[in-house]
Amino acid sequence: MEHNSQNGDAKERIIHSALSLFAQKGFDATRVSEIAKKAGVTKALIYYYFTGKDEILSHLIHSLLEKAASITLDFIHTGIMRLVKEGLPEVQPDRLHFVDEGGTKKFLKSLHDYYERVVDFVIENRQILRIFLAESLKSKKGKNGLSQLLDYIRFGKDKSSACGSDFRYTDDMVLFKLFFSVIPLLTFAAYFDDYKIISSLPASALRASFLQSLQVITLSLFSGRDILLRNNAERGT
Amino acid sequence: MEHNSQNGDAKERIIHSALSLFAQKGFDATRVSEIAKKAGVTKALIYYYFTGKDEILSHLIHSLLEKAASITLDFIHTGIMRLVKEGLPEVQPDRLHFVDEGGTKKFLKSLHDYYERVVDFVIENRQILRIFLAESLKSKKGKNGLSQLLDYIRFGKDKSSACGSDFRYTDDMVLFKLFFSVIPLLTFAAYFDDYKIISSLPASALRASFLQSLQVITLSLFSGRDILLRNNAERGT
Amino acid sequence: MEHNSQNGDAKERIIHSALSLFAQKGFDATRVSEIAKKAGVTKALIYYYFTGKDEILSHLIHSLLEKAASITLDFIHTGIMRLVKEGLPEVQPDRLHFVDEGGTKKFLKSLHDYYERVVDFVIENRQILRIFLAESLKSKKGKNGLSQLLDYIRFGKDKSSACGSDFRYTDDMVLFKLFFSVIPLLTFAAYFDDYKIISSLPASALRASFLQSLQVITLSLFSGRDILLRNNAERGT
Amino acid sequence: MEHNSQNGDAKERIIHSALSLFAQKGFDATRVSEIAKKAGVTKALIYYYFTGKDEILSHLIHSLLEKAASITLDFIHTGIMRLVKEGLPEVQPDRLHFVDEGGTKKFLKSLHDYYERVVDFVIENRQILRIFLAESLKSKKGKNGLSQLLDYIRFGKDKSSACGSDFRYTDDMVLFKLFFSVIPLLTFAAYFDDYKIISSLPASALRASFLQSLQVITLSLFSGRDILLRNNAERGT
DNA sequence: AATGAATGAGTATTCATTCAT
DNA sequence: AATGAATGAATACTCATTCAT
Repeated sequence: MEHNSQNGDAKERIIHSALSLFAQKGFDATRVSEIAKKAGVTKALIYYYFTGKDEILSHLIHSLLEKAASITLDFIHTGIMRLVKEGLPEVQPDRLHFVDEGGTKKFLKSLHDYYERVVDFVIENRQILRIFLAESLKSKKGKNGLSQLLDYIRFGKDKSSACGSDFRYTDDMVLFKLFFSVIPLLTFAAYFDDYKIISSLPASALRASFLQSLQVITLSLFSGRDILLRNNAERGT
Repeated sequence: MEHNSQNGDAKERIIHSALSLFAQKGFDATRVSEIAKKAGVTKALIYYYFTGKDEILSHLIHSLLEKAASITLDFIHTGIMRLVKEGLPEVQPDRLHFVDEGGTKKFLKSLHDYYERVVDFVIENRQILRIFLAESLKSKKGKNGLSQLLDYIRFGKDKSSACGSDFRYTDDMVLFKLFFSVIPLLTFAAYFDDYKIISSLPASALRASFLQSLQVITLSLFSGRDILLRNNAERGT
Repeated sequence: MEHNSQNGDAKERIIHSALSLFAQKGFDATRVSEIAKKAGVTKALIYYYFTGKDEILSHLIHSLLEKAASITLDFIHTGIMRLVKEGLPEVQPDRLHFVDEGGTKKFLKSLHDYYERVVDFVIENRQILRIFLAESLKSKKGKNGLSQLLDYIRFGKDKSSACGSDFRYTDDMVLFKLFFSVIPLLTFAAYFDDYKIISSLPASALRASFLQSLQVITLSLFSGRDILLRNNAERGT
Repeated sequence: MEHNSQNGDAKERIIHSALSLFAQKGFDATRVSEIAKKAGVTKALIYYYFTGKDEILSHLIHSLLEKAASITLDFIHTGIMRLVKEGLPEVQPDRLHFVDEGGTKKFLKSLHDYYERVVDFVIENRQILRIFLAESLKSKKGKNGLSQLLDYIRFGKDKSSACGSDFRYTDDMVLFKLFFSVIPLLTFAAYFDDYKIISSLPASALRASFLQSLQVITLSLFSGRDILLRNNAERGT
């Protein structure tokens, strides 16, 4: 009943209503009629703009992935590539080697900026992410969310963006990044509101705390002035 | 149609069928009739044993928690305590300090054994975990899965075991453990089958790779002979 | 999608699209949106030209009847009458009697020409006829197609043309003409395209074959030089 | 609302209700809820017994065809085959030749009995036939009613019933039988009730009149003591 | 312990139709 | 003449659940 009424055009209202309902009760449990009511439109109009409930979800996820891609690409270009061109890190088969302390610092700064942007992005889009995660847990045949995530990890979705160097992550590294960077990031966003309530901490504190954790993880990949691209921790220590 | 037929009694077959279907398609999307068909029983019999679909889910989650009790998820408490009693690590306000190399080694060995047990446990129970995760993403009012997880982290399962020492994790540390240990662990299990297919790696390789990643994370908390209980990475580096 | 596009004005395109769709899938099963798509116009335009789907159907049936007027379906009246006036067949209460062979021949020739015209007419208008037949099978209250057909048989289209002679077909004869001449004719047209495909025969062969069958039927009413107007086959043989 | 209520089991009531509604208003225009109401059951029960509205129709038509097949087969075996075995008609490539008047009489008697049974059958099943005809006019892709009819004509559905002699109808003869025997028969039944009202004749009179017309058609295939299996009327007379 | 029959309350989706522009 | 947006009223179909046996 929260008619944003004549506020914004109908299609937008449908999308936003669907988003918040999906995130709140889950995709399956959300009724088309609820979306309609919340958007202040008739059910029929929903079917005028979308072929069905599924298509609303696709639309939501699609536009999320597009936004995400642009952030990542931006970092790769303005962050890493710029530094590489300046010759600061040497690209070696299994690592980036920084010739001096300054390079390391600069890189870490750039990385931290990127992390901040990413964390802000996922917090902002936590609703869709929650849906995305929930849906990825339902293994319908074919591409489920997981494989989309992996595509992202192995060079940001757009394969044509083969940014100069052509190193490939090892299987170990992919798994590490998936379960100890990407998934934490997504679940952090997905559970953000719940966690805030349970922990009684303010949003800003959560954000800072999570960012710091990300730093720890990043530093764990550092070895002196090298940043490992392969996971070399001696196995079975 | 995979009637395990007269193999095992009906109730068990119902539970197993529900388990695998919930894990596969999600709770909402699983039809009681599907469970019945897969279990080789009639729908009515399901209602003879359970009050409804919800009760099957409760039963599943319940049995997960019971199984969890069989493994010491609160190793940190019991494992560490044992060592502490032996006087190996000194408990300091913000860290465990190992007096010698031997202590460190012993501790790490002990930790690694624990990790192996935990990873095997979650892999074994990956189906229920998948359901658990999926359901925790639906914020129905009241206790969702997340707060249960936090309880585990903060106190170990058994609250009464607040034995002896009274250190409390910092908020930072709780968040870190949740999003960079527990969640990775659970999602690793939940996505295990999917990931195996997508990555084309054998189960054993995934297991080893994940265990190694856990080690990396653990080591990142080490600082010489100390294991930090608070996340001290200089903020805002 | 077969936009005849700017080819012909919109109204015509709507009519033609509706015609072919009604004939193909039936009136009920044809969606206004399908007509619009096929005609290359918007749904709204259809409502600009017609008050609704029903009116398109009325228009179609109406135009069938108008076309029918262009051919002398009441040949029996006009054709025969002409010959009668020439004194060729003697009109007797229950039959036409031909005084000589020449009259018979002339009559048969005339009849065959008529049949050809009629068959060509129905083939040409097979789509509307198909719709007409299909609709006549739905017994909505009131005049359905059947009574219109009977009117044709009994009086020729134009009731006022009850010219001169006043013979009336017997009930037997009306039934015979309906089910063994008119209906075969209409169904032949209605099923023409289907039958062509199923039988793998060319259109011309079907036409010839059907015309020949009509001849057989006609001859069956002949008895020497008489053409029976009543069905005299000794009953209950 | 005509609950035959506890009269007969539910499935039968559903079938009968559907039958009469389909025949009355057409398949498309009949609502599942109407069937349910008329049968005195809930909609859901209809879906318990049938997969959908379509399946009810299939069931109806299927059982009609089965009944029809048994009548035809019966005639072929007890009627024709018996006479052939008695040697009465000689089977020739393009005709049956009767050696004497007695044979002809006997055959005609047998044929007339068959016609009576068939006509009674179609009148009795006029409702389903009406549906069948109406549906056959909608050319959905694949087997429509027409091809089923043709299969019947070319040796009664069951091809394995290759009753001794192996003559094949000519294309002309098939077309003739379809449009001047089978279709008249079916439409006669389909329009029976309407026609009775319009013509104001009693059912018995219609039946007799139609039977007589069938006789006329049959006789038109006779040529002295031969019954033609091919249509030999000299073309283009 | 087990089931076939039965149902109430949805639920997504459709579609002819309208209307402001 | 033409249309994109919008809708009310259906409608086929679903599904968790019940119950008599």
